[in-house]
Amino acid sequence: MTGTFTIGEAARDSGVKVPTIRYYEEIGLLPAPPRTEGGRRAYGAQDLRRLAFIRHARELGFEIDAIRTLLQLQDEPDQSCAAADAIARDHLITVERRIASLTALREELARMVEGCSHGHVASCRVIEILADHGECTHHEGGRA
Amino acid sequence: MTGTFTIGEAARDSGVKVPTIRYYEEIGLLPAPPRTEGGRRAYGAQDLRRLAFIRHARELGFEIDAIRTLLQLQDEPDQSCAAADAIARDHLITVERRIASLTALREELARMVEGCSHGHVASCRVIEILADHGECTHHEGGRA
DNA sequence: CTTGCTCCTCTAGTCGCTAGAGGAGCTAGG
DNA sequence: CCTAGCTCCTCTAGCGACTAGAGGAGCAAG
Repeated sequence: MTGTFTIGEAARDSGVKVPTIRYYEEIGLLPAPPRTEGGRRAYGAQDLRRLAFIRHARELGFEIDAIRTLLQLQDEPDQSCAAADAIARDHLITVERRIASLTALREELARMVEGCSHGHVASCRVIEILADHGECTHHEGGRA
Repeated sequence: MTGTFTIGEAARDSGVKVPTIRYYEEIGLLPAPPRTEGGRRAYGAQDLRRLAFIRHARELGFEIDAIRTLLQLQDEPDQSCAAADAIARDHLITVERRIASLTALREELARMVEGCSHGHVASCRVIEILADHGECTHHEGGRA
């Protein structure tokens, strides 16, 4: 049995790119694995699982710091999962706010491109709305 | 008549922060204004309008490069507005994709927090779904 | 004339990577 | 045994769009 994997294998398995794996090690998100005689990283099955966890969480838009906490929680199964729950809830709220903000934006952009008569810039609705905030229904949106 | 404004006044008027205005000058988005004897930037009404345009476009999520193009277009009112239209349309598509992706994400997160029984980490749905991609309905989403 | 605000420039940091240089190991074929 | 070509190593620098802070100078009011 080999039992170990190169960084390339880990990358293929997890879908996380090789430099990104090294980066995760650097910032302490993934433990530094043992090395072969030649100095190459030798990952175990546990590491692959951790990487998959990280990748999945990143796909769902969790920030590195949140993932750090979630990983710590995962390592202590007897703890209350209130913290994990809170992180997920928090993120859900963030996502919902972002959707709301983007939806308002979509309306604004749709109004812009619909109003554009495809003539000259002087009478272009797109430019007009951008130039004059008063023309627009979008006010005080959060970050898109 | 003064006719000119300090960077602080420009910031208050436009809602763009002082260092950000200087940054816009540095990257060539806003022309470098004349200076007073004491070396301070003296903006004119035209600059304030340009800043407002930039701010509004940023709020709508346009990238700096797109704004650069839009500003050039604004400066030549006789040109066809096809380019401005294309930029806005492009951005609308981006926003729509982002909304779709975030909506899928919201479902996933909602499932996570609803499934969580608020017990121990060992049986936490949040951690579980993160650990096992197979458990999840989210596949191949674009960047959130 | 001093206090305190704003302004100036400059450098470095943020986040989450990504790209590239320059070199070493490892494996297969000739 | 040698070489070709792959992967791996470390290191530094770059991305976008700012943000933060140091250290200093101008400027207006009391």
